[in-house]
Amino acid sequence: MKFHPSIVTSTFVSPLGLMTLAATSTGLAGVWFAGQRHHPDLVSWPVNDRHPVLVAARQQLTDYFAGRRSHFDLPLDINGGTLFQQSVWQALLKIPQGQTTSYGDISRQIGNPTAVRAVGSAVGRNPVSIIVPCHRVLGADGSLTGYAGGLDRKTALLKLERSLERSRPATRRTA
Amino acid sequence: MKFHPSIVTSTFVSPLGLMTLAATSTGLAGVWFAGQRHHPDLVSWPVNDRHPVLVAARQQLTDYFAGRRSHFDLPLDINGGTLFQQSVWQALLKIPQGQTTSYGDISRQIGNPTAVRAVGSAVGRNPVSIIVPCHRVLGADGSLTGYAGGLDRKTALLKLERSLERSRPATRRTA
DNA sequence: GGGAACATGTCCGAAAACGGCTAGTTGAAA
DNA sequence: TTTCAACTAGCCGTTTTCGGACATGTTCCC
Repeated sequence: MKFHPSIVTSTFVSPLGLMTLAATSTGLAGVWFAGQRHHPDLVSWPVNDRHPVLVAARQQLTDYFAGRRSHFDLPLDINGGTLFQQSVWQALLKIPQGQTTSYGDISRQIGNPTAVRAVGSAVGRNPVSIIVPCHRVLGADGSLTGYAGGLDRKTALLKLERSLERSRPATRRTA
Repeated sequence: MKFHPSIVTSTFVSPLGLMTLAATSTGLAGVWFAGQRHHPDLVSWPVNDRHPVLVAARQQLTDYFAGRRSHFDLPLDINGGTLFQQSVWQALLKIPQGQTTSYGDISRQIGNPTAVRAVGSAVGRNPVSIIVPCHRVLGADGSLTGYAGGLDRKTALLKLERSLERSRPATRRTA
């Protein structure tokens, strides 16, 4: 991700380890786990723990990990990425909480059914972990296949979301 | 068995348990016991209890189980199956009521004398139970060996056919 | 710029496994 | 001897499994 003039960051201790959040004046621009692959040079960016978007994001993530929240309500500002990547990330946002999909499904959804591996790459570069739910993408046979933050975290997130789904009032749940 | 556009089904309660019948516009396409191995996805096929072939089949099967009928008179439309399987099923139709044969006999009859085990597989996939009399095939030593609907049913059918044979006017009985 | 590496999925051919078997052999018991 | 059960090695069409090849967009490293 390129340097953006107005970007600021803030860190956050989650049950799955340290996380770094980034925001521009427009909205949330990034969420990374410590040690995550493909993440930018965080150190050179200015810190602002009181940026309103970052404050809100920290709060919502805290609630999410505590099982008190299943949906996020935050302005997003996803700068970088090619057109292809943007379309993939948009598709990720449409995966409902508690459900999963496959790389092939996404490639078909974005109208590029053979670009399955490319989808894999693009999913892996998603800059906004958790909130853009790249962890809900599995292999066609349901296997975990990979996660930039490590498979352990992917497993933990899916487990958390399943339990969120169960504890939710059962209104028109699919299947 | 592949999906056939005009296929319809109907169920039937026999003394040996629930059965499902299937027919195309051409003729009877399938007869399966509940829980039988190798049977297709019956649930997805449309039901038509008044299809003339199915009505006739139900009636003739009822008479058969009641000991009032030893031969069937129904148009058959056996779609699926490889060339080999078709030849085996045709051979089954030639086994006379009240008699039995062996897998080896059939393999010789279809001109493939060493394909004995393959005959066994093919017999097991016969889609039209009872009417294509796969239950009349025993091991070379007279043992039961197997039946897709369960050995109990095979035994029962053979017993029924022996009694049919006995009660019939004794005209030129073999042996 | 060229080439390799990726959080995959589909297709196709080859190979192995799997049966509703059978004829032959072996070894123990009547 | 005879008989019988238990075991063996072939038999062969079908089904399942497995491995390789290929397609695709982007980044990274010469």
